Amino acid sequence: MKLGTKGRYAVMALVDLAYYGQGKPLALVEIAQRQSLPISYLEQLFLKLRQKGFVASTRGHLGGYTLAREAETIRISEILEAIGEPLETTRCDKSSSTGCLGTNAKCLTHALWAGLGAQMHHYLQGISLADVCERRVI
Amino acid sequence: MKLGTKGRYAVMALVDLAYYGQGKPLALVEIAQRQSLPISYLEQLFLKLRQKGFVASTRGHLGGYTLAREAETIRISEILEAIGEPLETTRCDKSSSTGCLGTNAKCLTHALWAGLGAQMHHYLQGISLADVCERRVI
DNA sequence: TCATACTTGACTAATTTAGTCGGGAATCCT
DNA sequence: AGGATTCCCGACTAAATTAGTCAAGTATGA
Ligand code: FES
Ligand code: FES
Repeated sequence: MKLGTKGRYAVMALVDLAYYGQGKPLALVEIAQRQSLPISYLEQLFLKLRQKGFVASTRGHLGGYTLAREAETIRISEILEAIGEPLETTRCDKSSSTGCLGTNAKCLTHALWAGLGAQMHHYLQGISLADVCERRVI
Repeated sequence: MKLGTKGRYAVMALVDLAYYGQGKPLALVEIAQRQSLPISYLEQLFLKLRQKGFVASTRGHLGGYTLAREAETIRISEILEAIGEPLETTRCDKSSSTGCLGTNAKCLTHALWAGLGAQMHHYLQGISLADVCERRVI
């Protein structure tokens, strides 16, 4: 049960963008250097973030990314979902609604893991990008 | 961020043991069949669970495993830790106390992930094996 | 003594993660 | 116009992790 770099990098980069990018676009290289993240990996992440409407891009010289939404309205849970870092605590096949094995009955521990997932989601939904920037975290 | 089979299997097996094993030892094969888990994998897990004092074993004919502690006192978080399914939400090097990169300062998102980890741990520590058996979960 | 069941370490296939690489397209500055 | 800069995008890959299997051994009870 560990958090992957994908999710961590995405949040770090967006926090950096919210913190240092005051209106003007920030180049990815700048963010990557400041947070010491691999640039070409970040490109992948920002592609998705743009497609989902979290950031806007301007190309060419002096281009870069800007936040497309207010930092106060962006929930951490949204970022993780957008980037493809799902909070999978159960192993049910959600599409076919079959439990973690064969039958469509839920296993003995299903409620436990579902509860854990709900807990995590609730926590991450209660925290906005702005909260992280201003260090208003627990 | 997903829960591995190791942790899920371990808890499922222990719940089964607490639920069906009334004092008498249960053979691993029986548990494995009932929960449809791979036997040889479970063996590995129960090795650790025995070494950490969660279960006791009796060998030979009619042997098997019994709970070595009361189900009310066994916290889910303990099981996960014993089995080697750590709740790693941060990526700090805990031994050298360096942050997720180079410096020994914490990154901007450290408090966020640490908070998430604390939240999860708190939830899983508040639930005992007996709670899961009797479906007293949220 | 034989079947049953735990004990243990070594080994492996498949999956996922964490990236890299290369070429392209838009934009601005001079 | 031309070049520098920056985003855009897909394909590819090395390393790590997961999720097991397998085989050989040991203790116990009927
Ligand atoms: S985790 Fe959902 S049925 Fe087992
Ligand atoms: S996660 Fe601890 S310093 Fe970045």
